[in-house]
Amino acid sequence: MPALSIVKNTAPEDVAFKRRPKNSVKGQQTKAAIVDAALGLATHIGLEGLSIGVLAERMQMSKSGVFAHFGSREELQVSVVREYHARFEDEVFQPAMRAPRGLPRLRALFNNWMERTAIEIDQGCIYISGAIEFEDREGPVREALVTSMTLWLTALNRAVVQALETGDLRPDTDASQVTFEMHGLILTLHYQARFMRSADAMTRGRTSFEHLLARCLP
Amino acid sequence: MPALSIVKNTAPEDVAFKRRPKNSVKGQQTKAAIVDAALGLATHIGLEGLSIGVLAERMQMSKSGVFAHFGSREELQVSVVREYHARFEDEVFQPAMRAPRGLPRLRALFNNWMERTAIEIDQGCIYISGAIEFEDREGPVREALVTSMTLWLTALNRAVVQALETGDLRPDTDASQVTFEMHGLILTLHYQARFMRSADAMTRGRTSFEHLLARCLP
DNA sequence: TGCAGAATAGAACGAACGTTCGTTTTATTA
DNA sequence: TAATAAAACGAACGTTCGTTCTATTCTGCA
Repeated sequence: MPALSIVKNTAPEDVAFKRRPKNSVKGQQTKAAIVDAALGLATHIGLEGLSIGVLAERMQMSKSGVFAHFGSREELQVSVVREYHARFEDEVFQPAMRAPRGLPRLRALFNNWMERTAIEIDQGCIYISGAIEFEDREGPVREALVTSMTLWLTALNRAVVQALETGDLRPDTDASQVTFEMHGLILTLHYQARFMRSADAMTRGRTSFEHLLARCLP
Repeated sequence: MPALSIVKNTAPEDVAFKRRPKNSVKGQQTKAAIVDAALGLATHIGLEGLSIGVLAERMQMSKSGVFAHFGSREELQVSVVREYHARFEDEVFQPAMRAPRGLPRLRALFNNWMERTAIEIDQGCIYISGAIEFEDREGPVREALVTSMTLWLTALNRAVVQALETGDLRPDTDASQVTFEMHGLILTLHYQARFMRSADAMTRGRTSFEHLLARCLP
């Protein structure tokens, strides 16, 4: 059981009695393909920019055909967030778990995160755009986003604590503060590179991390 | 001439021959009131969320009455960005210019920025939401946002360089890196406080700044 | 092979959007 | 006060949106 995983998809029948697919083999395949396309769209234009009409066009399906798989636009958005979470876990979190606890694993997490971010400079990132879109809008989409982000930051913080326990970092290190600053560095990198189109943002991000580590080394 | 100021409003007559107000006294007052209301809306729901219908309702005016002052929604959005820029300059930049060059002025800039951010934790910030909304959407709104942000970061960087020249910071300090990290700290603070609703984000932000300074002190 | 049930299509809905236009009200100035 | 220009209105346009409903096509099992 991976440390990042969130609650499984809720059964569709508890969402009142709307017309919904019954999860046949083909149905699940189609739904997965739709979510994949939706994620591709949402990274570029945001979860709120995601429209069923455009999605249907891209899927070469009818609007109602796409719609039926989710029952509401909101549920489509939640599915997209969960899909993104799963991929983030596979790409960033899991591979780093193979590195030994302590500084090596922390560095692995950071490096994987940076690689992911480098891609998202071109594509966009729904953890960032979604956070802005759902800052003060309540509901299941916001909940899914907050849950995912909390799990990731908790996992990251655990790695910092372990690096502190193994003695790789000074014992008086404030682990939460380190996690906070790592997060900040990625956010700024994204802002500077994707919005301001600054060329040296990646380098500045790596420099920030080295300064942060230098402060905490024994 | 304040260091942050951007180009004045372009004359309305150069925007083709649409029906537009001719800037009478009353016209200017109304337009200012509309922009004020629009800024209030946009901070909460973003520049893209801003709708002329809702704005007209709040102004107790007709849609077309509001519309006529701008000629397009895009020009309304640009006006909002410029208004926000002017207020940011008045609240954050200008007051800090009264502090002596070097570390005092840098600290003043940071403190004023933190105060502004504390307010925006409740209200939202169009420099942040706007950056996400116009990441890869070209046009005058994006240009206005990038211009404002560049001016602010340049002004901030100048203060860092001065602190270095006065000897308040170590001569080998990388000024751009310090500016980058100050920006990052504010972004994270905003993310953690406004989206994740974390209570100690303000404290973490101040701690980050102190660590950053400690690294650069002689 | 036929039939039930699931998957998809297609048309239609009401609401909201930015924008246009002709008209009317209000403000400015001669 | 009369003449003129600007501001504001109200209705309508063409789109797009999410959603609903009914009808059709497909698929897997008996």
